[in-house]
Amino acid sequence: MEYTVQKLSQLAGVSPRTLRYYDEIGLLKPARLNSSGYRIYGSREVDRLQQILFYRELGVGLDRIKDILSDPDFDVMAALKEHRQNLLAKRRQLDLLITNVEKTLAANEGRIIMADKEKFEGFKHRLVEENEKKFGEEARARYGNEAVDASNAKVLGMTQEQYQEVTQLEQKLKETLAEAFKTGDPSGEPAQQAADLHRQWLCYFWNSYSKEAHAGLAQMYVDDERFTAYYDEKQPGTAAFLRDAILIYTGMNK
Amino acid sequence: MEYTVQKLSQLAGVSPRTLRYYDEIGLLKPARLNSSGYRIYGSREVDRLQQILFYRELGVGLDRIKDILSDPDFDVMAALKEHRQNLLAKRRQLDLLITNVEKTLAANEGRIIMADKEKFEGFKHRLVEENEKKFGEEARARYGNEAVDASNAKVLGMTQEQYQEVTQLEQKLKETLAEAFKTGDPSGEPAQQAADLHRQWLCYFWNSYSKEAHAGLAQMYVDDERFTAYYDEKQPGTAAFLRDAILIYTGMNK
DNA sequence: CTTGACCTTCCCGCTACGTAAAGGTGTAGA
DNA sequence: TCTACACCTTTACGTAGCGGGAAGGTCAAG
Repeated sequence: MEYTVQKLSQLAGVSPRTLRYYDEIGLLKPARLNSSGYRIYGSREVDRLQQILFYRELGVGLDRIKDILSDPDFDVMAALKEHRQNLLAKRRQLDLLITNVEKTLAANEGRIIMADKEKFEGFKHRLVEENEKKFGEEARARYGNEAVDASNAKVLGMTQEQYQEVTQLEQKLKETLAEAFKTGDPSGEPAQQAADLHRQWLCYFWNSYSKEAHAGLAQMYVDDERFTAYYDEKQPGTAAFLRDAILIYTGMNK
Repeated sequence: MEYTVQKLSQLAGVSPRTLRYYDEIGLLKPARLNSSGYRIYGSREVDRLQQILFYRELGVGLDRIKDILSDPDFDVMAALKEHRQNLLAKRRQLDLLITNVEKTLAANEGRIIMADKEKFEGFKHRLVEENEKKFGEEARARYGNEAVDASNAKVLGMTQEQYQEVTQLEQKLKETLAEAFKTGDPSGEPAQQAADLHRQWLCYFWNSYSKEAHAGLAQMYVDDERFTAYYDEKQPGTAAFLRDAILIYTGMNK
């Protein structure tokens, strides 16, 4: 396979100017020049360009890239693995920035008042950190980073009032659930009320509610011992009971 | 509460040169100059600098920042939302790169052979953008960005073999499903086999499989007329039948 | 009164290209 | 065969967001 500048540039998604520049600085020389002086690239150059773009994407300077690629001891596999780690790290960094923007959006929508915001900062920080510690890793694995970050952003964006509301709701849910558990009937009135409270509580953390996700979370309350421990604290079996109630509530039990 | 360039630069963690530059371009003027022409900054300037650094951290250009902070009619919310979109786009790009790196790792281990074209798939904004135009908006609204992006990435990362496999699987699913539909029993052997084929098919597009998500998708096949139309093409009611089969298959029917 | 740490403006340099300008080349259709 | 047009070439200047240095003025301490 032989490529001219334009062809290769289209293949790789860079500009012809970039390829000429890389030639100029000696980063990527064409395989040969044809009789008219056109740059002709071969498959070896394609591979090299790919490597270059990998590192460029990471923000490595072109000079450094040249060094890295010219090193005879260069371990491609190790470099790729390291590269992957860097990409993942960058992704996490990006997620942080996104959370930051979400938070600012919340502040600008007036959901937070600046004065309150400062007083409240410690609380929220702690809340998010706790959240991370408790559920972060697994929740990220389960729902993906987006959902977790969106949730964190929502918590950070809460006003003091909202924070009180959500803690009150949590309290009320616990009480209602304990009462419902005594009846032993997940389809009964108290249990369904608890499920509805749980939905309300959830809407403080999730940007979009769906029956499927609600039911999925309920299942996780039983599968994940940390959640189970939380709900079963006073009365073992409560987590499973809540799950059953939610499955009925969401209609996901048919 | 008055600062010289050095003091303020230390406070904010930027260089004095940066502050002079910001003065030069009219982004951050000192409160006043003292008798010797030294720049003196006050608390208002400190606040403004913090704002500036915040936007800069997000990668906003200094010109844009100037607009944001000085123009009273500037739509801060719109700018932030746009910025958020950019960040999300950037993350999507990253996801593609990660997929590409993983694939390259596989290629180097000899598990697959990559064509020249494939080597650049992580960098190919345009291809993905085309996809976006066709299906993006609605699917994003329905499943969320992450799912769509991951799916795009996976499709882009497919080898020709894999692509053939997935189309064969799709064909087989259709056949099995048609046969199962005749039995009328979603819990029967053929229907459950169809549900399993559907799961296999799904795994070509999703990075993680969960029963909940599978069940959720099945429900959507009935709720969304475009999907319903696809499955009901030859035999109306097939989409609903598939949903029932999947609900049983995933155990989400209890 | 000196020393040294500040401050000032002016200006050139850097990265990784974008964007003409001025001119040569390759090929498809009239 | 001529012409249009898309490609190629080199040269060269412009860009953002400063870094760094030169040349010179200022301020507080010893």
